[in-house]
Amino acid sequence: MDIPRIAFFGTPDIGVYVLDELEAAGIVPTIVITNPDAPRGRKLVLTETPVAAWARERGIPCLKPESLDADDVLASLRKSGVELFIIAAYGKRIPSAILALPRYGALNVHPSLLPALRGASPIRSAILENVNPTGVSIMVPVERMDAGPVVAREEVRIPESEWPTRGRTLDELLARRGGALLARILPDWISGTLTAEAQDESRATYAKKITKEMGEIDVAADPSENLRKIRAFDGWPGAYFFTEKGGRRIRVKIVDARLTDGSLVITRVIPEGKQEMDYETFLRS
RNA sequence: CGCGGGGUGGAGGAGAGGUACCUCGGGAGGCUCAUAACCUCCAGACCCUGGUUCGAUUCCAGGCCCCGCAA
Repeated sequence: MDIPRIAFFGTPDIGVYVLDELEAAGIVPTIVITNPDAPRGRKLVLTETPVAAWARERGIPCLKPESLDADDVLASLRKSGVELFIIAAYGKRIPSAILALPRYGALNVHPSLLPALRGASPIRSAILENVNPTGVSIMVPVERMDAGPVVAREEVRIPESEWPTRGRTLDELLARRGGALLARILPDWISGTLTAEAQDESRATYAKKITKEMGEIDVAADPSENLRKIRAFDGWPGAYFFTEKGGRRIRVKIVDARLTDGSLVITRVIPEGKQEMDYETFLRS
């Protein structure tokens, strides 16, 4: 197969994992489109996205448009002569005027078994809602979010002993599987021997948007559900509770926990203003 | 300069301008049928750079690093 000229749309680490898998298969984008640099961290330092860093390290041109509606984006893409779009966790809707550009169309890597868990956070929602097996889908983006026809699908089953998986672990696993799957089916897509199959609308489910407030948990609530929250909110927004310490109300982030004899055993925490420590140690102090 | 907390043995904490303390962990020995229990002993630490001082880990200034919020 001749590798077509590809524009890759992506933003966070998930995008980087997909890029890594594509690169390992010899598929490297001609141009990368990601979100603009944004202030991050305590000092609010202007920081590039993980995908932008990936592109910079390889000297691949990178666009960081605030909006895809701007004429210059369309012009740049046209000028780059791209023949295929690959989209993985870009974070913005791509206007159909742009999607119509490449001759081989656009393929979106979606880390769920569509039509299950459409929406913005399918991986974390799978953990939260106890959806195992989950999987990855390669689909053609359409106007409606994640409703496009599916080109390829692969189930990913997590062993019972590793479920619920930590969020970032599953992010990487599914993103890599998605990238690898895309790399495998790409030749057939290019040659036109692969057909996209419409999703069964009646079986569609939707991933709830995860908010910061959801991170606060009641440690006395259902242990299994709490464990799923702790694992699902890994990294962001983090599962936490408040407690009284030295006359102050402090926030305690739960880094990890496990289930022993049906009850939740918190193992690692980050108390506000402190470093990560054993929960046991935290209780002693 | 977005707001705030904090850097003391391996972990978590206390402390004082002059011998650095406690809990857990580690090592050795003892008690015990036995032990993660108990007793005895041992090793191991003040983030960096300046300043003040007879003397700074402690006070002051700057820096570096970590953490919660916010984004």
